[in-house]
Amino acid sequence: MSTNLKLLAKELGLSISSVSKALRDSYEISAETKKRVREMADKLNYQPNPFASSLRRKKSITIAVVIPEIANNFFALAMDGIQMVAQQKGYHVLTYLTHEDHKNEESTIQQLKGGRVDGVLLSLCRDTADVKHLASLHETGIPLVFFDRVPETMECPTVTTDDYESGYKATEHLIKAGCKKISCLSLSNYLSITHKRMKGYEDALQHHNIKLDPKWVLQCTNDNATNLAMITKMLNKKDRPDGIFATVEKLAISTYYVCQDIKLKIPQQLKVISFSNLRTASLLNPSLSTITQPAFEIGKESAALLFRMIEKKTFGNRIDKIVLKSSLIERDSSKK
Amino acid sequence: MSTNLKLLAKELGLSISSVSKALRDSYEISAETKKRVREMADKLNYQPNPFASSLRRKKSITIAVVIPEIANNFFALAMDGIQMVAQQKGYHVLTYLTHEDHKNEESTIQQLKGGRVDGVLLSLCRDTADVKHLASLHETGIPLVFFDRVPETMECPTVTTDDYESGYKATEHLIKAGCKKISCLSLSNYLSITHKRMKGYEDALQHHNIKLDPKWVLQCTNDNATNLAMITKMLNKKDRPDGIFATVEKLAISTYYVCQDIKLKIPQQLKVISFSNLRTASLLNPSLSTITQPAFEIGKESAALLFRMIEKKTFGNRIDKIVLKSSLIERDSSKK
DNA sequence: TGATTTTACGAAAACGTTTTCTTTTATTTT
DNA sequence: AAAATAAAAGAAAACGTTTTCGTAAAATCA
Repeated sequence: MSTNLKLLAKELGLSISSVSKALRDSYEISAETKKRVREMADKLNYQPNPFASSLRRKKSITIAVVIPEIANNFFALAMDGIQMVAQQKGYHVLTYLTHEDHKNEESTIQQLKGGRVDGVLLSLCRDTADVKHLASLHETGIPLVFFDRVPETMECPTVTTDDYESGYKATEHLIKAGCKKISCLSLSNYLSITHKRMKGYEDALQHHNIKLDPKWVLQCTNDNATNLAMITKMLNKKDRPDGIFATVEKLAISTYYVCQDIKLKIPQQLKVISFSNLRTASLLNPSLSTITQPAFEIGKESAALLFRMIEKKTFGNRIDKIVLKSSLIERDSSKK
Repeated sequence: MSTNLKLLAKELGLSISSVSKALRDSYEISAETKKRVREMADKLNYQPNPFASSLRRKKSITIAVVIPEIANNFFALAMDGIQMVAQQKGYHVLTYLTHEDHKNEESTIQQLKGGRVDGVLLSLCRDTADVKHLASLHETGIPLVFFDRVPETMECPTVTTDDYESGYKATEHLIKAGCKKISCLSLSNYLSITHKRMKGYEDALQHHNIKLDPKWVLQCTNDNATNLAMITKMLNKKDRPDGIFATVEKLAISTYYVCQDIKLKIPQQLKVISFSNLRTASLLNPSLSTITQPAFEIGKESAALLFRMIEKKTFGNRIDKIVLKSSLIERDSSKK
């Protein structure tokens, strides 16, 4: 079949071990032999078998990225950052999409316990309530770093953003723009990012003496049509909010669609601000005020942290919690 | 370390081979033994070592996806489709980003020759001029399917869209909206998609007796700032186009930014239509007329084709060329 | 010169599966 | 009951590396 060490050794009149050592630039092999070996390897287009190598060395040179979805600006950017670091380190990247279903998350994690990868980067799905599967992966000793959507009940390395502060600032921004009845659109009641963003929302309201009305906290689903219906229902009422804080991008987009549909004017009748990594935020009608997370950097930092854990396991008693800052960008959708 | 067949066999008082067969549900093993084995495997949380398995079976249960970028609506959607099929087939997916640099493409392909994957899905980078590396991968016998950005000079299975027709229709659409001086923004002069889309543009002009003016065919680069400058320069001239056909999404976005910057009104002063998978196309100011490729389906079809090739190598003498249809969606940016 | 170290290479075991080929035991047939 | 067959399990080789250990020959030392 394809050329392997055995064939190479035969061609060169050397032993398999010597050829292997020569290719790995071992000090045990003379310079001229190394040269001969390398030339023959090139000539025969030798590529080492990664499985044999991984089996023997107990190293896969591969990491896994487990995320809810990829057709999502935030995750695509984070992925970009991860890939950059991985490529630089010479690692391969396996991607798994959970599509917000914890069943997929669990089975993926189960698979990864087999040792297919040297480390795992993960962002939880919206319906992950318990983290037994993750704790169990952690126990196998495979380095695991969470980013953005991290578990609340587990001691683990994480890379996140200042979600509480961002939620607070976003809400305060709406208040200062004159909103009195501010709705919060949330993705999940399991995720810590939602909890934190909403806590910021609640605290901002309280500090500005606005009573939180539970009817304006919308628990959205994973189904777009349902979300549109929920938002439409809320905005069609006489007593409707005058501001919306969307904790994730897609809910802001849904809001825009609803407003287009029911002819509600942003920002005159409804002000909107949202977490978002839309590159077209400033081209929307009206341009969308956003809290923008440094998604690419989150990816980079997460991967860098993971590699630190992979490379020096000894320092593993320390648990890193990296927090990056998001930025609030005021645009027309929240104009006074 | 982790539990393997040896340990399992010892615990069960069986041989390694019997345990292996039991887990693979071989007819050589009795039903009750199988049950015992499975229970013990569960109890000890056994996960087969994928490298040992791949080494022995010469199967990686893994495919590679090589794409220019992931922070791109088209590729993210295609990836989603690919992942869906792969997951369904029980395959793992390795992702490689070339960032539009053929050096990366080449080194990635070189790596993949080692047999790390059972098949490759690839979309060329904009500067891939020659395809030696791809032909060479093809020769190793690893199934290879191209999607969207496919090579022109190589016989190979492809999944594409009706790029010529789309280019023609987009241009004709602008003509019918009253445009006389239509510019075409192109990404690369190596890619067949660009050639086809531009050929459609050229033919549409010709059929409507509009002479093609080369100064309105803009060869854009991979650098955003440069593109902005080029577009700005063109649109700032006295003699500027009254319509723009962008062959890729990002160039339409750049156009919007330029128009916002130099206060050129779309569609009154400039009509725009673009290839795009933006979910916010209809929320832009003004809403963007698009040719939308079925990106998710392209991913699905490509993966399905690849798996057909992986599964029955014998039928490999036939070369599939799948062509899907894009749809032209008229919105305000090209209104009369 | 003889003893010691260094240099360069080879032999062989190991990594954890899968699979072919035997072998043992149980069952059926004559 | 002996012979033939079927069922169930085990032994061992193979997949292609890496790495430890061993050993010639060459170089250095006393």
